[in-house]
Amino acid sequence: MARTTGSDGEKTEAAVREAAVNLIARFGYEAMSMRQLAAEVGVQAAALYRYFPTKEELLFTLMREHMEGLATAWEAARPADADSAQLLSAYVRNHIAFHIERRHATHVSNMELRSLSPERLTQILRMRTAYEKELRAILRDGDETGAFSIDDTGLTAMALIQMMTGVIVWFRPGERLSIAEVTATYLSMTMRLVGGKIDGREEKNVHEHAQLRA
Amino acid sequence: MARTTGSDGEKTEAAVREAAVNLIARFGYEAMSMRQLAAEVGVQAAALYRYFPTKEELLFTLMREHMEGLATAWEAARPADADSAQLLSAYVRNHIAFHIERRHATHVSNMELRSLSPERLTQILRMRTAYEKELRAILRDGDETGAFSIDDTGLTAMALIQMMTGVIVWFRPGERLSIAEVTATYLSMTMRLVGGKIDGREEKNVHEHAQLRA
DNA sequence: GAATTAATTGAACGTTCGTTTTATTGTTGC
DNA sequence: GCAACAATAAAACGAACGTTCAATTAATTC
Repeated sequence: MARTTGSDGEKTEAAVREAAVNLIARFGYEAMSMRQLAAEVGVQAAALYRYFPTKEELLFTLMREHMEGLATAWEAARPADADSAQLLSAYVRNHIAFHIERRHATHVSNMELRSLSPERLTQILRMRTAYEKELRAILRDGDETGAFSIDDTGLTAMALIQMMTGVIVWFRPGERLSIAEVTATYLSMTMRLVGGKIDGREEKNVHEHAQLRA
Repeated sequence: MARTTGSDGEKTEAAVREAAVNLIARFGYEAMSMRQLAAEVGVQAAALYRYFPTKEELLFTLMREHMEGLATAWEAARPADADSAQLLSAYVRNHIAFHIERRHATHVSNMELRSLSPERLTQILRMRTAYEKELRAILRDGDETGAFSIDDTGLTAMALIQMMTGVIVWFRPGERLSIAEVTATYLSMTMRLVGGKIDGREEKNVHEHAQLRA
């Protein structure tokens, strides 16, 4: 047999991407076989090669588009005229929302970096670094203007990223906490971490302020 | 050929463990082949099966001993008579020291859980949960006695664990910061996160206090 | 120094892997 | 309705995988 009735390239490619993200997130890139992926899509393994030349290229595509999506989401979410606290707030909100929404893709992008060739690894890491650089800039600005009080902006940025991204490890939709509640608590913790102050009010008010906006 | 001069079972097994931790941390469990591991040790692949019946058993052994080591280290580091701040301080110090010292083993224990059979996965997760439970208890006690001021102890515990364990992602010995400096900053950030207070002094002093002890 | 045990080699087993090739069929444009 | 094209199936490729087995030699025991 050959072409099946109703087959459509675009639909198949989309199905491959989605199945690949789920399988890689669950079993890992090396553990997922092309035959397993094909079976999940409902197709023969050879058909996958019409859309992705190699297995690694498939992985790279998934990661690159995930990182591009993250950058795009932040560009859209970043407020134009905002003080440091508002910027940081927007960054945290966007980061948590994006990562909860794409738990599996995030897992893939974080855990399978070692399966990329050096050049592709560099490319992904460059995108990640650029994204993290935005956070460092926000923290540095806020520290210099007195909105924050930070010991080490580099370390604080890394700690914040790890803390926020860590949400996907334990968060499951529909359990004890809603996304809004989780976001509110993480905003509160973020403001504590950076020693945030607003208009001279003390820290506790910052938390309440952050929670109201979440 | 057969047995080689100077061969010693104990030494070979130790060499296998060490090589396995490094290879799995670098390439991943699935990507590491038994032949690759054997070559690293300087032995034929068949020789590995004298010490570990299967590849998965080898992985499980590495993980279990890592978790046992973590529990043992905390038992030894936990102060007998201490208030909440001191307990938390000891927990953070021990956690960071242990994980920096065993970066590769930590990477393996965190990233390769999905390669374990369900029963073995359960066993490792039980050990991890027990360890994290200690932190939650410290946070809850401190919150109830007023030493800390925490919104959600469960979330704060997870955030702290993610933040601290994340050190191994970027920390490299001999770079910008020493272990002591990193620990001091993380202690400071920890006390901020839990809203730590000592004798009614305000938060900033807690940080300085923590840094002096690091 | 012979017998026993410990440690390892080298070859082989069956399976699965990513990928390629070729043929075949559905779909589309004229 | 016929050519051109798109999308797939089916089979096969060599390589690599985890693992087993028999043979062999070093170390130990008595």
